[in-house]
Amino acid sequence: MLHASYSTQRAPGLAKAKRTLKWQRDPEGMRLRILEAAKQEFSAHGLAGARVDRIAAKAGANKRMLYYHVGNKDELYLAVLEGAYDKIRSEERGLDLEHLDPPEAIRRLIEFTWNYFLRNPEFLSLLQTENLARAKHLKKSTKVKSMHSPFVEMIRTVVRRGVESGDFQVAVDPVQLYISIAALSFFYLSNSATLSVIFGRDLLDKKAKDERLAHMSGLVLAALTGRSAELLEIVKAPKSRGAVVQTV
Amino acid sequence: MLHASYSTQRAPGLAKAKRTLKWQRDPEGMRLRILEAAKQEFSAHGLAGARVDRIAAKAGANKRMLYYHVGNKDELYLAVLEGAYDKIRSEERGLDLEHLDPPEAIRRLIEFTWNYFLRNPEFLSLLQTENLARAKHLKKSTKVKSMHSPFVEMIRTVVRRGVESGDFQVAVDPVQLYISIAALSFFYLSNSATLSVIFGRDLLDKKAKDERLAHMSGLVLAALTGRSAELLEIVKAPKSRGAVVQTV
DNA sequence: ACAGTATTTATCCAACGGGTTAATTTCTCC
DNA sequence: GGAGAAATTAACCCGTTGGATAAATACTGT
Repeated sequence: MLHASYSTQRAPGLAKAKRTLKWQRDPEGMRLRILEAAKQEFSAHGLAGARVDRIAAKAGANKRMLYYHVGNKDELYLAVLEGAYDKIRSEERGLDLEHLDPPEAIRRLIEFTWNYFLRNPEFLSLLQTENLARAKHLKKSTKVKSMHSPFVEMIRTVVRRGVESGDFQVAVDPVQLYISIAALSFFYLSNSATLSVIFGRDLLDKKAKDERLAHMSGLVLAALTGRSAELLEIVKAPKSRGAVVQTV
Repeated sequence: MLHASYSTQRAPGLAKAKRTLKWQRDPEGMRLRILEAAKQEFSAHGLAGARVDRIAAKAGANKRMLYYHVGNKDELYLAVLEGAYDKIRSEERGLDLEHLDPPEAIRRLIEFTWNYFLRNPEFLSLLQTENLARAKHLKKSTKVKSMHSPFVEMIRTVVRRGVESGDFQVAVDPVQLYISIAALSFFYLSNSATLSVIFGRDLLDKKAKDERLAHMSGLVLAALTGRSAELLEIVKAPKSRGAVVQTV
């Protein structure tokens, strides 16, 4: 596949059996490189903005290869999307929330979500793109629908345990809770470009990110447990009487 | 501009002065119709997916008109974006949060934000699109940057009053707070298509929307005031001991 | 070693899309 | 009532892009 030609031994023992190959077969590797390149391209430019030729070039391949190994632009896009969901849900399964103290489990879910979004900005872009298309492609996927009920049950169990132990004062709907947790990170990061412009401050520098994580954890845990002061990232207020002030 | 021809009086008193005009002049109206059509098109298809010809058709105009009255595709897009920010910030100024009890002010801001996003789905799409472009266009705008500091100050004042009155237990950063409030509504609505698919339930039916608003208000106000049980939309739990359960 | 198949390259093309040019029509003001 | 400006229409240009076709090259089993 690589355009650079190279030498190889045709068979051991043949003295002058070296040949210059124009390309090498590697269907699996090619497919992976195509999907990776497509992920980059679709997340960077959206569905309509993505260019099939750029994907091919980035994959070190020929445009024809995309159609050969995956399919047309839409099928390629759906494959990328399914892969993205698969990856995050699979990492989430490793969180092991069942064996944590409920408040700790929620905190861990928040931190994981935040860090996952930070580490995988293409995931955010892909979801944005797909939502702009009103999930037209995702609806065709059979795989994706099934991966989410275990995840919801995991959260439901944590909430129930928290209520039973007295840590949580309310038994919120796990879907609402997860949507809220995802929302707090997702919106901040996916909209950081416009937010940084309108509020005139860089929301992605280290300090801002640390503050955001503290704010989100504080908000959710304070709401669940009813202990605002303990949970919000705080600092002694210089002039407000008795209340605490969140950093900046 | 309308393709349908019609009759008109050339001048009063001329008996047979009726003429069939092929089109009528209306520069201001044309500009408005172009911007409205462009808003629809850009929000429905994104920047790259939007079609200049479709915008023209929807505006009852000719493609050439867009360039004549507004500019090229990018300038058209920026004009739409600026108009969108202008509209929401202008409506927010009418909220009059200064004269409300602090918890009531926050609740009102949450409800306004939620309802505004519900009433103006194109606003959400436009922001998503612009963020996918990393705010490339918005950065060129001088108008937009200035409209936001009064808004932040408005929230800052509410928070300060809430802390001083003892209603709020923490003085959160107003920017963080607003981002969180916007996030809870924005993500739910802008991602409702994919979320509905993966969680297998319609997040936009009436019941779901009511529950969402209750959840968001409860979450934020509980965190600020520390009174979870009072503020979350609740229902007596059938089997959990003493705790309250959010509907569904 | 070689026939048959899998994989990759090299071109081609028709449709599309943003933008431009030039001609046409309406309006305004004297 | 007519000249010049403003607004609008109609037709065209040309690079881009997704997709297709055909030929070339590498690998596999026998």
